Amino acid sequence: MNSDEIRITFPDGRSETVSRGTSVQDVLSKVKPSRDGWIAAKLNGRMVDLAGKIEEDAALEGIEKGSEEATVVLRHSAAHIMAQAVKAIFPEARIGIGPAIENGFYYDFEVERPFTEEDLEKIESKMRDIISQKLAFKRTEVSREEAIRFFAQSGEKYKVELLEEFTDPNVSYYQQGDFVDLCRGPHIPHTGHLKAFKLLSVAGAYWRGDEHKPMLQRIYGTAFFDVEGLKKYLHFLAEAQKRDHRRLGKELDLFSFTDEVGAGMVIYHPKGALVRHILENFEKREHLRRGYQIVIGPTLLKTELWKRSGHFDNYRENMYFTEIDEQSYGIKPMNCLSHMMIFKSKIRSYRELPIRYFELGTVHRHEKSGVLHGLLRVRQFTQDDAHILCMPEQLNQEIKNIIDFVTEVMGIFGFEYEMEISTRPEKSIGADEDWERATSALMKALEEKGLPFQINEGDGAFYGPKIDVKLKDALDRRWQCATIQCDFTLPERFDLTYIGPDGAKHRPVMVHRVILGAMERFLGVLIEHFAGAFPVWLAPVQAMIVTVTDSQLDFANQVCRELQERGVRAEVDMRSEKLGYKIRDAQMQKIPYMLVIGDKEVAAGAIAPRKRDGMQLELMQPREFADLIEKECLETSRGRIGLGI
RNA sequence: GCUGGCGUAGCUCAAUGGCAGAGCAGCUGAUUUGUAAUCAGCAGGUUGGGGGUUCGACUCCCUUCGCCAGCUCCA
Repeated sequence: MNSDEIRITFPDGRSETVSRGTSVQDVLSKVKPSRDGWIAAKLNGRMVDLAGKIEEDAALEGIEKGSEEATVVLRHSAAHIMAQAVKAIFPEARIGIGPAIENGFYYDFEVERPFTEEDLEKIESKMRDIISQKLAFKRTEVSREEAIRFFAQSGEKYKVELLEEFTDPNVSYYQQGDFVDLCRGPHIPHTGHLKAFKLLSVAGAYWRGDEHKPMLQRIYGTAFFDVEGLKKYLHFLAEAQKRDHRRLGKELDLFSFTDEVGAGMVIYHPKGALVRHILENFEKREHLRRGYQIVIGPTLLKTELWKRSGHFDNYRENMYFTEIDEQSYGIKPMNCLSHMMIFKSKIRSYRELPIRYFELGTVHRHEKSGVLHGLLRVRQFTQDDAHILCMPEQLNQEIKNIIDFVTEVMGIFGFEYEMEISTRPEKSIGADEDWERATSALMKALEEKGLPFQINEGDGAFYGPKIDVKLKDALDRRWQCATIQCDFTLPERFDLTYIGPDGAKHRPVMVHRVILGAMERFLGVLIEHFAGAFPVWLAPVQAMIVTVTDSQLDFANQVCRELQERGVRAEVDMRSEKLGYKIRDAQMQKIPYMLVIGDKEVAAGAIAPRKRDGMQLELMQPREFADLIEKECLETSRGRIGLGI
């Protein structure tokens, strides 16, 4: 091998010798033909353009059109193309940043007036124009100083600000047509690769996510290599809209909000309240089975106490305060204080530990008005909250127990989930070594359970680090529900102690944790997950009795009473409508079973069940139907709940 | 909280400065019907609240409450 040759190694272990300075494109197309075509590549693990030259021995992996990584590259390029279009139409616009994100891309601009729907159409059409020109993305490396000069000269102050914080002496920029953007790359070879895209929305976004910095206008869009992919994604969005719990909550008459009551305050209608009761009863049983003790604390606690806990200093802006007999009280945003008071109410022995207090605790938090969102973000909500007080050496086992608890419960509802560990935030209390101890306790528990997790730096609670569990719903969106938080601080502040085997006082460790999180949020996620079609054990109405004519109503009522007696949640549709009409109605209410009664059924003293998926069951006695429902409830709730709530 | 958009009958939506409307739901009557919508009639409104401009405001302006998208923040 002479000095002008270099060796390229491929992921399958093969290798090739090529001359120094050969482009990525040439190497790839020569030795590894791709079915769909190459978009970019990874050179020694680093993403590069196809046009890049290879100067030394390297490992090379092609990124093929259609792969996830190629789509990220495409979307990033789409953001550049959009920015080019915006600059062409609004030359005075200043560009911020424009990355690819999950499902699409965005780009931020500083403009005189916000973009309108019509602007988006104009921008889209300009983008199509740019795409048809098949402009190459050209990469240029320059010194940082030169880049600063260049962007300062073209008035791109946001790019200059970014550059000034860079530490690398060299940076790269990309140019397609007359548009130049500071960018690491890589990009698609030319604009013609963008076959399918759509601009979706405009919204304000703070520069660099900082609410003290100016607000730019952000345009969101999505992009695909083919029209099929775009269509599928738009269909997915439409599907998500149909499952929106706010829409279903109204349609299924589960809950409502009204400005007369106030923002972020849920009003549960009978059916929604029933579902919540089922969930809560389920939870009480699950907690008792696992050695938790159910407790109830007050809603108002003296402000003095919130000062001692640190909530007043660290959480005040989220709390509501009131005054009683010239005494200041805070409405609880968390349940931990009264749980600690219960612990403190007498001398505790190490033999009692771990103590696990569970409360379906209703809390109030003053969330900023702009963040409220249906059931998923409210100002009054009920947590399935527990505080575990244990000896330090019991901590690991307790955390593992909670992880098992979460795993089991999520399995029952059919959720998949991801775990994250959040570390110490800026605004927090406690000693560094305690934070470290708690954080490693959480990590160790997850590792021992063999569960993968991500680290979320600086995202912990003010009193301790936490494990967050993000649920994935049927549409693959993430929702934070369960959380497990370690706390060495509050036991200290409240001087919680137990008497150890040595007869001396010791400090317990506290774990704050929720399983479903907030009943409100969990219900919202459940509604979207099941698209409103709850499994039988959770359905507020399990069976709607529908008669062919009014003459079977007496028998229908008799059947209904018999089923209710057994604990089946049954109702009779008394309206003198045609059978098809009543079936349709029950169907749209997503009621699991419709029990049809005509003359035939009356004669046989039976009912003809129809499932909501349209499946017709054999004629059966009401008693047999109750058995069937009971069996189905037990099966779908993994033996937890049969008939009744 | 911030930026932008929005608020009309129970629900979904019309009416761009000149008589507030439709479909569905509701009620009444007729129909008595076999697995996703029977027909007819009736009723339904301080156009989110308050203030202003105007001969005249659902429509324009101010203010307030609420909703939506996103940002920031979070169970």
